[in-house]
Amino acid sequence: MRLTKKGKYAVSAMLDIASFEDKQTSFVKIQDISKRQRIPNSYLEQILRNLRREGLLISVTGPNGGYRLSRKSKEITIADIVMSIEDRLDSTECGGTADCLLGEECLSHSLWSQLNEELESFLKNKSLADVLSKNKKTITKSSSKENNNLIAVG
Amino acid sequence: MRLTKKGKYAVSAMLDIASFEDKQTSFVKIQDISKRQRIPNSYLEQILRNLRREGLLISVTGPNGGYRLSRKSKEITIADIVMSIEDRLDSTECGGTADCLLGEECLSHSLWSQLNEELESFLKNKSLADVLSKNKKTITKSSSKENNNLIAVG
DNA sequence: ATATTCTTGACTAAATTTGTCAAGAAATTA
DNA sequence: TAATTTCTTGACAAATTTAGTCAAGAATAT
Repeated sequence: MRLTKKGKYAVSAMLDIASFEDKQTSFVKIQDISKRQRIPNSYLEQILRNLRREGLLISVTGPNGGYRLSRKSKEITIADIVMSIEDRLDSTECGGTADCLLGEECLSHSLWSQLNEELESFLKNKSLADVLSKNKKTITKSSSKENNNLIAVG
Repeated sequence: MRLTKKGKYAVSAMLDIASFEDKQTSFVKIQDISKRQRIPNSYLEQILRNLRREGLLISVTGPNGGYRLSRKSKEITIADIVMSIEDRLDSTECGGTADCLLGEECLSHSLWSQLNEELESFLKNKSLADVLSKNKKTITKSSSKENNNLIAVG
């Protein structure tokens, strides 16, 4: 199992974009995400490209262009994102085929399969909206209730 | 988060050794583990070395020497093993300090922290004995009940 | 036209993982 | 004591993966 910076950058970028969901009209620019989330610009290009191919983002070129979510933040899970980006989430060495050891199931196969399931269900049960709302709650608890957009958008 | 071959080899090796637990007197040899589990001999040396340093294994040199568990298989968890071997299980980039983004908590910090907890509790709740008994059940279901040592020991 | 912004593919550097190797030390047995 | 077996150690090297760059191009708005 392997969750890399790339995958985490992807999640951060998606959260950033999701935090502008209300402003339907506007698109979020790579450059801005890059600055806010401290993700190298050209690396981010590569990452957003992937997310778009997978249908999680919609993009528009030209002035005032950028990215927005293809679905509501409630309907995009962290699993959607991470599985678009990471090739090697699977914990088994055999890729699930259970022929790990000379064509037979190795001693730890079932263990890693279970781990896969746990991980997958964890990631599938968290939407972008879930993660954002959790953050918001934490922040507003100790600050003004009037500000709806405190979360790392500046 | 990162679970590598090395960590998985470690678990397989420990399961192998654990499967000889009953034979109190005998020690299991690197070479034998290497052959049975298809782990490169010299790499395995390095891994068992670590597990010994961490107090999970006891070793004896010389003829009839080898390794055995330092505690009962019931009392060694997969977490014990994996955390001995893997440096980078932590999913957060900040190492838990929550200063991921310019000294502040990043958008996804709580998400990865939670994932850490999930993973840790999963690994802590599984002992070597648990994993072995699960395998045994699966195997004996479709074969003789008399054989207590079916599990990849030959 | 010009400026803005995404798009693409190929490329590189750094880091990590996955091993290898050789010399040595400890224990057993003959 | 000598020979054999088996673990011990540290340094090294190859392969793979990750992380990131770059330049040329295409689309859109004004």
